[in-house]
Amino acid sequence: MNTTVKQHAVALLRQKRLRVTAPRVAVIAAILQSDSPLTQQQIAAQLGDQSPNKTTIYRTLLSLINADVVHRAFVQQRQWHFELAHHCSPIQCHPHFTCIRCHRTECLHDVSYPLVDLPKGMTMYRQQIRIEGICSACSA
Amino acid sequence: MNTTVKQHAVALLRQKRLRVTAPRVAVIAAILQSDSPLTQQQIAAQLGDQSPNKTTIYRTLLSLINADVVHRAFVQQRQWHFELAHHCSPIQCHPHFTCIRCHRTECLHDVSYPLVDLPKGMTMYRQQIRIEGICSACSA
DNA sequence: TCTCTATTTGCAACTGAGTTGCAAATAAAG
DNA sequence: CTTTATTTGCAACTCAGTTGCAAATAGAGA
Ligand SMILES: [Zn+2]
Ligand SMILES: [Zn+2]
Ligand SMILES: [Zn+2]
Ligand SMILES: [Zn+2]
Repeated sequence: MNTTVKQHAVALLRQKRLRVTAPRVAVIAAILQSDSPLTQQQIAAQLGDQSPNKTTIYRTLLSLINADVVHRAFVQQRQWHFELAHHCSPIQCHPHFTCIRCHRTECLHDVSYPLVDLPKGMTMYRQQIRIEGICSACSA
Repeated sequence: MNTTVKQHAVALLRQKRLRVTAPRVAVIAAILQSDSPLTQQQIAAQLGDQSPNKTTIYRTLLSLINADVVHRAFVQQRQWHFELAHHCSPIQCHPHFTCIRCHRTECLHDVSYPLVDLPKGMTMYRQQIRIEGICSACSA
């Protein structure tokens, strides 16, 4: 495990006044090192033998969501996907693209995506976009 | 149960060369009568005593999805929501708005929303949008 | 209308992501 | 070093959706 990433994780926890524990540092490090949203299973797999219990992973992710460090991405029906919240505005998260062949998900940080113009009376808290298709690697 | 709706359901099944059975007619009728996407539970609740077994409901919905009569709307993480597919283009489904207070979901058939401009090389099959917020009834 | 068969149904058991309760471990304040 | 509130791990649970299989049946053909 990369030392700098660990330090970054510890700093994040301190900043948010959360207790610095080994499981939390590991979970944050896994998320920091990924460029796409991860499920609990993927986090555990990445951490290997040293992975915390799945309950602990879920509870850690919940603390991080409450602290606005992490959020849940809108990717798949069955499993939650977690990623850093810092790229997104409070109401709009970047779109996610999932390839139906290789099943990989990519964050579309750089595409433009206007907010839907809601009917009168509704207030938007959050807008999420997901796209299914074939990625460039699988098109070849 | 409304006779006209039943006739409509039977006609749909005939048109798609699917066997006309009581469970299928009932499930389609429930969806035809709803203006928002329904879960298996909501379909069963609407049909009451005469509701088919939940396995049958899921299998019926699957047949209808394969026949392009119904599709799954991505509304909530936990449960599938099913609705008529006829309002949507093959690649873009209308957005869904879910109120975080009353937990009701509305279809936004009439708002406009452009397709995300995908990076070169990716091919779009389907784009879905979900919005969380406060509905007009709950804003009052 | 009757017969036959491929399709559909209902049930019970299963799967798998996520949650809960609780006792043991521990971060960090003093 | 002590103390205590917080966090962890485990096992048991929940609940949406799926699977296998025997019984029921739609509808084609006689
Ligand atoms: Zn791919
Ligand atoms: Zn993302
Ligand atoms: Zn509401
Ligand atoms: Zn809809």
